Amino acid sequence: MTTQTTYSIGELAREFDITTRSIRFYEDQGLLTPQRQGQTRLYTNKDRVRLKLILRGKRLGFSLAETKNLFDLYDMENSSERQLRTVLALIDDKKLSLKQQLEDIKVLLVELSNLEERCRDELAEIEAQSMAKQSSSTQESL
Amino acid sequence: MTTQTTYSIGELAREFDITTRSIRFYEDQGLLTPQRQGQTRLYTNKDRVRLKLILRGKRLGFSLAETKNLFDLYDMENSSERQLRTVLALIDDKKLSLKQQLEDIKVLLVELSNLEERCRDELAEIEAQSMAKQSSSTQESL
DNA sequence: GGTTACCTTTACGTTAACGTAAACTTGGTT
DNA sequence: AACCAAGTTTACGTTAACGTAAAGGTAACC
Repeated sequence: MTTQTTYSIGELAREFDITTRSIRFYEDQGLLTPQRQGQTRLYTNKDRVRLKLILRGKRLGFSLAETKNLFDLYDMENSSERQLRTVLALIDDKKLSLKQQLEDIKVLLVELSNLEERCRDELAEIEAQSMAKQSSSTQESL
Repeated sequence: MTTQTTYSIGELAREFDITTRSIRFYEDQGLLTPQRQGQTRLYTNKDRVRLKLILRGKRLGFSLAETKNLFDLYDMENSSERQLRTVLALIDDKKLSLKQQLEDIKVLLVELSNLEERCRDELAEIEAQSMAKQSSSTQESL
């Protein structure tokens, strides 16, 4: 039972917290191709997934062109040997740069954790000082 | 023995394969603050590391403003309690979105590997066909 | 029948991150 | 002295990814 619902442009915009303008722009750039009900765009589940993928791409710092590229790779059916080989090369490229990104992120996460600890230490120190002050003032008041 | 060399703008540009224009632009945006030898900019090792970090940020899809933000966090010395707490909150935010990115990338890597396999399968099939043709034509010629 | 809520197309505006060109200085070389 | 390579500032141009405004169509509700 495939969920057979269909979505309006406004529904998708609300769900993903983007503007309808953006969605139409993605269509303009060839990343989406919704059907029409008269004038009105009708989005299927497949379209919705595509949109989700577009946004994931953005989170990863992909340009729309790059994402479209990946889509095109995925959609390839009629593929000659030459095409297949270039696709494989492209995939390898992407995988390499993604692995680089993965390493970059891991490093950054460690760095941020270190920074976090430094901050916590400083905070602890400040609080220790204010505690000391408070206790001394308490003493004075006694 | 800290490497005590200093770099010209051109050297750095060549090393990181960017233009001098970009480096000056990063300075304009407050991400670099090289010293001057008269008019000429002089970059220390620290500057070089910063530049490296800027480029890493770009690979991760950070805007220059975001990267500058991280720099500012790191440079904080004179920090009140309130400041420290907001910094900790910001760090947590970043860490969260980075973890999200990490997941995104892992998923994409799997998807690409799947796609790769599909391609290899198709390629194998094509080659099998061409082999078959060749052997049949060989038979004909016999 | 008028208003409201969405939808449409068209088109000009905007921001980030540089590219590119012009005009000038400066240090070293022939 | 002349010249070249590399540096400088100033400023206008460019691309991606939308924002925003104008002008209009349609379906439902009061």
